[in-house]
Amino acid sequence: MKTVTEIARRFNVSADTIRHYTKLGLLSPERDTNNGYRRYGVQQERRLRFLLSAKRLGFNLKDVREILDMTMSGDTPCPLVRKLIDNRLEAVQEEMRDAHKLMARMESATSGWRDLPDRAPSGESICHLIETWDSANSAGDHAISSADEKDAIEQE
Amino acid sequence: MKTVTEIARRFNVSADTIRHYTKLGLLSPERDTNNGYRRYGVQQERRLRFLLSAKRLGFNLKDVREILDMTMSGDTPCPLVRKLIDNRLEAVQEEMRDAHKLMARMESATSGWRDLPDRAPSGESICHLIETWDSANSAGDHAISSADEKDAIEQE
DNA sequence: ATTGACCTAGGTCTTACACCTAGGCTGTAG
DNA sequence: CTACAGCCTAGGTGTAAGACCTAGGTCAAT
Repeated sequence: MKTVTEIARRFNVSADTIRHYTKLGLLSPERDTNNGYRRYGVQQERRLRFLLSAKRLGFNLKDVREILDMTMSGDTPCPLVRKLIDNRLEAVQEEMRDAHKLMARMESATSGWRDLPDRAPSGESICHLIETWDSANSAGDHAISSADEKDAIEQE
Repeated sequence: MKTVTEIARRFNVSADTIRHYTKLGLLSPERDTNNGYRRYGVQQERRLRFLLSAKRLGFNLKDVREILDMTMSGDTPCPLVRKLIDNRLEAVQEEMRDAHKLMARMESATSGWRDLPDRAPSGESICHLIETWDSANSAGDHAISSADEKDAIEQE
């Protein structure tokens, strides 16, 4: 039966993390009747080990809770697990695609900036590097149609 | 002079986003003296355009605020911008590496699971898929040394 | 006068914890 | 016996970038 800090150290996470999981109901330690300390036994260690493995596989705490709930009600969580990981995988793939596009934008910007001087701001310009990249690169973005743009100019 | 919804539509963001940026001080609209409505002029449109471009380059709102602050005090923000984007680029690259590793784990898990049956939980096991992957794949992880493990077994 | 579309300020919710406060417990060394 | 280190508790705040909701005021057209 371990205290918070003991189980935390064993699994190489912070005591706050353990308290957090406990507060969420993902761990249910017993309590020391003398002083109210949380006491984690083998069952709880198993749960924690499971939880951390699931996290390493991309499940979030809500997923873990669902899985744990199914298990507690005696059903097999495996179909759920297969479904969840497929969803997570797609999400991660999309994140990767987005991150990849972002990197491409960042790299094209910085390489284009290498030859540009630093310039002081003016009433017209906040940072010419970014604004130059903007008009060069995402021209017509911001969902501004040319018709809208004309309206805007007329307005002022 | 546009209202919140008008400028939001033009830039294809939500009115809440505009209010959010305004609350953070990244936009400073005038106010309609009759009803207190926010009124965004050309300067503010420029700021917003800049802000959205910066976001597309991976800057976060705190970065944007720093850049804007420098510009407002008349200094050139360009060196800051170059530094910030380098930092962001490194961060994004690390995220990509992490996401890549995660994907590899997920794919190895799912492919290994294809031939495994679903199994009902037991007192020993929560989800055998995840636990099988765990002991196969991250054996000795959780920072558990075998000595610790022995202690743990002795304890109960 | 009503209706629909807009506006305001302020609050809560999301993720997965980290950090802090104020106070109580425990074991050991002097 | 006491001081001290190191542990524990509950509860609160902060993080990023908004989304969503509430309760109530405004505006234009019908």
